[in-house]
This record gives sequence, structure tokens and C-alpha cells, in this order.
Amino acid sequence: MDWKAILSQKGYRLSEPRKRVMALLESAKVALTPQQIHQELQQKDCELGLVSVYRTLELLTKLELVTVVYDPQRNPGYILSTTGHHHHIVCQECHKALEFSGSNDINELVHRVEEETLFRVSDHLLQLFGLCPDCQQHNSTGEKT
Amino acid sequence: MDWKAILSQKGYRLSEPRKRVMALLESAKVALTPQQIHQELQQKDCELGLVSVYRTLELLTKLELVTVVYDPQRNPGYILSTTGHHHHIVCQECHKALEFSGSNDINELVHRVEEETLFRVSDHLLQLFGLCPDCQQHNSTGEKT
DNA sequence: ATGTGTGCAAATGCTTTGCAGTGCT
DNA sequence: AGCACTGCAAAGCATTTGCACACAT
Repeated sequence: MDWKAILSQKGYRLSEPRKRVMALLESAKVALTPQQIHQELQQKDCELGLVSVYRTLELLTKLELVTVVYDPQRNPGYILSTTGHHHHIVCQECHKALEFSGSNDINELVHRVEEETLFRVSDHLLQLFGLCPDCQQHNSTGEKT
Repeated sequence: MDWKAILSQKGYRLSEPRKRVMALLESAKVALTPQQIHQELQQKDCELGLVSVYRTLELLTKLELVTVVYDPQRNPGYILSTTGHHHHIVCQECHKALEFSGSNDINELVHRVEEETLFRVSDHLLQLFGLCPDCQQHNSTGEKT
């Protein structure tokens, strides 16, 4: 079921701003901040209030269609979430983000921590930071860090 | 080497605000927001500007004496960091936070993802969310949620 | 036709900055 | 004494909210 179906099924309308934001996110490999989304859409001649971006992202996040990505160097970004539990690896240089699936490693870790701490874990946040292939090249042009 | 030694070694001074903030963080099991820190210190009769809290936390974070903890439900919090690489598990009810050490699970995962994505990973962010033992009891008082 | 969604403007709240005075070393 | 640090006040931003209008269903 695609996002449009999900929206209408839950009684939400399929408005222009929502279409635009989703289209942009679908084409982006990067986690985008609300400001970036607003800006990019304006350049594509789609006038669209920043407020609508916020409200759209809020809704999409609630519906779990998009995921928040934390980046200590920037404001929180939003990226399309696929089905299943995924995490993101973020490039510290160009802020590109890729998904990767959490393997069993994490489940084991969670169980271990539950036993150690007696917490009951219901969710987790895992992100990796580093350099994407492209930025590794740019950075290794002769220099050593 | 304790934090006081680290501060003076790096040429920073051992001021009252810094002592107070560190003392509070040392006694707290919870990740505290700047506002919380400011508020708690005022209740302990220590007048201390909110600005100083921000600046102190900024410094302590830079020196890696404290760590930022993300919590989707709140503003970012700050908690004492111990030596070694640690992560946090945060209670979604009372926001208490505990540390746990990242086992080899994570290293394996990182290697796998590096191979899959060709990223070069230099850092990671892992947090677990759930209910602490105390809040589990309170929540299981008859209800099923 | 109806009620949800948008857009504007203003409000809110957290965080940062400038500057003069304070206090650590 | 010298210079880092604090505190206040004000500036700076990101995000949220209220309300009238527009539009999807």
C-alpha cells in the first residue's frame, strides 16, 4: 500500500503540499530539514508555506511514512521510511543518508541490555556517522585527515 | 584523572557554576536539559544564570565530560559520560537514563554496514528507549495499554 | 456542501551573542 | 594584575499557534 492509500484510508486528504513534500522526499537520498524542503520546493516553482512543511512532516512522521534523522551538526532531518525497521548512516560531509537494516545483532544487544538493566525496551535509535564513498575521495586528495 | 584536573590542565578555570553543574550531573541518574539544570540549581539556593548553564554544557561536551542524549519527546539532555564508549537507555516515562556499554555486536554491525554501503564509519549513535523498572510497575497497575 | 488543510502573521521557546563587571590563578 | 568567566539583556532562529480562506472529497 503506498502512501496515498494510507493517507486516504486514515481520512487525510491528498493535498498539493503533501504531494510535493512526499515527491521531494522520494527523490532525495538525503535527510532534509524542514527549511531545506521549503527552499527546494520554492526553487521548483511550487510556492508552499514553511508552516505547511512542518505540519506535513508532523503528519507523515505520525503515520510513520517518514523518519527523523538526528545529526549533531544540523537540525533534525526527515527522510522517507521504508517498511520494516531501518536505521540510517549519515555522511558527515554531504549529509547524504542511506538506510540499513538492523540485523539480529541489535536484538541480541537489546536482550542483553534488558537483562542487565531490567528496563523494558520498546524502541531504539541507531545511527552511524561517517563519510560516504564520494566524500572519502574528496577528502583523501593528498591529505591525511 | 578527574574532571577538575582535566579542566585546569586545558587551561580552563574551576568556577562556581562549573562546579555546581558538574556536581548536579554527578548526582543525577537522569539526562537533564539545560532548563532542568538551571531550575534545580536555583532550588538549591545557588543562583546561576541559564546562560552559564549553556556555556558550561558546551564546554563540558567539547571536553567529552558530558554526553548529549536525544529524546524525541523532549529537548536534548546532558548526562555525565564515563570513560570508554557508552550508550544510553532512556525511560520514556520518567526520562531516567542509564549507561550501557556497546558490545562487539556493534562493531560487527558497523563492519557489515561499511561493506554494504562503502561508507567509512567514524562514529555512531545508539540509544534504547523503554520503561525503567520503576515505571514498569506503575504502568502495570491493572491496565494493559 | 462540509470540514479538513493551507497560508499568513504573530507568538513562543530555546539558544546564542555582546558587553561590562567579577573572580579565579 | 591579567585574563577567563559570569550575568544580564537583547538578538537570532526554529517551531508552534490562531484564524480566515481555499480546496479535496
